[in-house]
Amino acid sequence: MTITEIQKTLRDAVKSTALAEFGVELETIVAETPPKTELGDVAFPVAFELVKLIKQATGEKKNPREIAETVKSSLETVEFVGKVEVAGAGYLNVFFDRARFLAENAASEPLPNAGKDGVKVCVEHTSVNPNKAAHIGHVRNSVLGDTFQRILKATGKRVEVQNYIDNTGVQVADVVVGFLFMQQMSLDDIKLLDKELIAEGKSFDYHCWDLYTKVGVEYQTNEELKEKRAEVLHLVEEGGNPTAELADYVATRNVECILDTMERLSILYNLLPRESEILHLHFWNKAFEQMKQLGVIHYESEGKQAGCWVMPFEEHTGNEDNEGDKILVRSNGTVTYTGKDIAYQMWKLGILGLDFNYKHFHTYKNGQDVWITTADSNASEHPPFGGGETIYNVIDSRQSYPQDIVRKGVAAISPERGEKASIHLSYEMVALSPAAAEELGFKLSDEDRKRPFIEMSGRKGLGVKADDLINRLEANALAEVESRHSDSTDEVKRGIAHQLAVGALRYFLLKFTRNTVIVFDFKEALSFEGETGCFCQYSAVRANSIFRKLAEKDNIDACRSRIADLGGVNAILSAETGSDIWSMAILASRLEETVEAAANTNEPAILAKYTFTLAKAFNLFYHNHKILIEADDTKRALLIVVADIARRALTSALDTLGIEVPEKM
RNA sequence: GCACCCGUAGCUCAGCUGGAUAGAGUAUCUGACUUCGAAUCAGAGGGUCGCAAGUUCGAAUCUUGCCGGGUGUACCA
Repeated sequence: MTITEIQKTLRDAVKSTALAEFGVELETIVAETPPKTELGDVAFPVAFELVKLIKQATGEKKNPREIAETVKSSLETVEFVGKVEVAGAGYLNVFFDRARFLAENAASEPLPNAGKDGVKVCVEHTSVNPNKAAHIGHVRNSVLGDTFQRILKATGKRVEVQNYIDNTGVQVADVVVGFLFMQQMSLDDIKLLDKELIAEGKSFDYHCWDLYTKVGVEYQTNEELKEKRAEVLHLVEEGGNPTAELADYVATRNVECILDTMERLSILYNLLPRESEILHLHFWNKAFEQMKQLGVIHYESEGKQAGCWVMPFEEHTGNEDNEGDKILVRSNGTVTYTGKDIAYQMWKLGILGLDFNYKHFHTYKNGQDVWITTADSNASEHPPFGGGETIYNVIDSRQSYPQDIVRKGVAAISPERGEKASIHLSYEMVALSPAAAEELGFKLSDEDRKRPFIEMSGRKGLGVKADDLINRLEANALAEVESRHSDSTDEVKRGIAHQLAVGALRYFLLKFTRNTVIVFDFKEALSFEGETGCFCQYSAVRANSIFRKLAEKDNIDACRSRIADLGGVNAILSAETGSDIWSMAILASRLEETVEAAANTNEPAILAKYTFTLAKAFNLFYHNHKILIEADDTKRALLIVVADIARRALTSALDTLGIEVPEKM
């Protein structure tokens, strides 16, 4: 029995006792982890709740300690329970039969549901406009999304990861305007430039980053150029013309660059759905028909929104300038972004009644394939895409309003699936401290300097580019590795430095909860000490090094059978240092419930914090117990088994965060 | 105006559906490498949980009001 199973049994026992003894029906039973192991392994503050309910039902005011005593006896008979104590004002503290629990769980998988072929869900993340390089804000999105899909897989879900490509939007059009009208380049010129950049070791997305900024500056004074933008956008949306072909090349090259950046961080995708196909395969028309038939939207014949198709949005009241209702089709007949997004969301849910065509886009180093949508109907064999039970959209919180409309829109079309099928996994932005912005060479006004943070802006070219930061992290890590393992080959050292850089960056972005604005600080982001990914990796590396040095007689199977001596193990656990051995084991056994909690609350930070706590606990355990030289055979076996439980939990936890454990560091 | 988010140690942040003495990291100071790896560990100081009411056995957590900061509220995406 795992902890989760024991807890469930205990909850059931509490519930039935409450009903049998006091005639009270408890809806939810709070089980908590006591602050110290001396106070037990699971605690139920249920007696206070019962006092209240009994008073409501009978008017009789009972003593909480008395009630706790009654419930206590029913919990003592549950399997794996050693003893139950009533503490404080009426807490029920349950102590496991610790030796038996360890013997039973010595070889248990930390994440027993991982890899199961459960229900299918979709996670959309990254979705960077393909007109420039990704910056640290985009990376927060990608790391959150990628970690969350790993968490879902760890709970047994089947997950499809999508990265939406807005290849026909204004941002791509802006860069195309730059190439065509500022740099006077044809598609062939751009292809040539691309080759030159590669030869110089520069990347296309960096070139576009700078060009996009220049276009933005030029727009401020050059009205003529601004007019070109609408022209280009129209051609790009329409397709089948030289401008669209050029835009497609630019967008695709940026997608390739961004995918390379993300692969450096162990972030992979299954599918790249593109806006161009949503347009050309007429997804909107299909969604539009359904929405009209169901009366979800209506045509506005008068007022400010005359000539538009709108969706009512009651929660939003509007203001003097705008109506509360959301326009989906403009008076000129074109569809807004939100309209297209509703059609896309319907496809994700499998309720649109249309599908994309697909072609193979790229095979990753690990052999995984990523597909891209196409309008070309000469479809090849492809895996099924879309049709998830739950759809998670990782999008920053500034887009909460349009996401609300999408969720309510699809729920109105499909009430049986409802709003709960669409989850906006929102998160706050990554901003720059005024100091960090100036460090990047941006001139700030006095007013800006007083602000708590400066928002990054792709348009202004203000941001920390992802590849730059990864490069700096790798260089710093390499210097550290050099100083410790100068005898290793360059390839090995670079490999370790890479793993450490990924660990540092991913952990840095995950330790904040989603609704905390990250004010980017170079010193903190580049740190390898304290609460960092590197700290967790180091702990796992040390654990592994113990197992490399195990004597043959102490192999893990031998140790596991040796701790079947429950009396001997109980004696050790009851001795002075016994409770921290147990603390280590019980903490490491809580990975599964932590992953469940992270999945249920859509909050990867819970797992990040747990991983750090686990690593810290292992460092302490490592420091306090000399495992290999312990003289007592049973105690040595116990220490080895507990260290093994801890290192496997730590490795699984890190893996779920997308962080690898190096061989050495 | 309206909606949402934030305010907890000098700084950066955790604190789960209300529960035991409010915790980490960092910075500062002090100790620990002849040891299974010191990218580590131990100890010290540091708190009117923005303010004020309310709900109750119990509030950092829930409710209301206020103060301060942020983000939305497009026929942009």
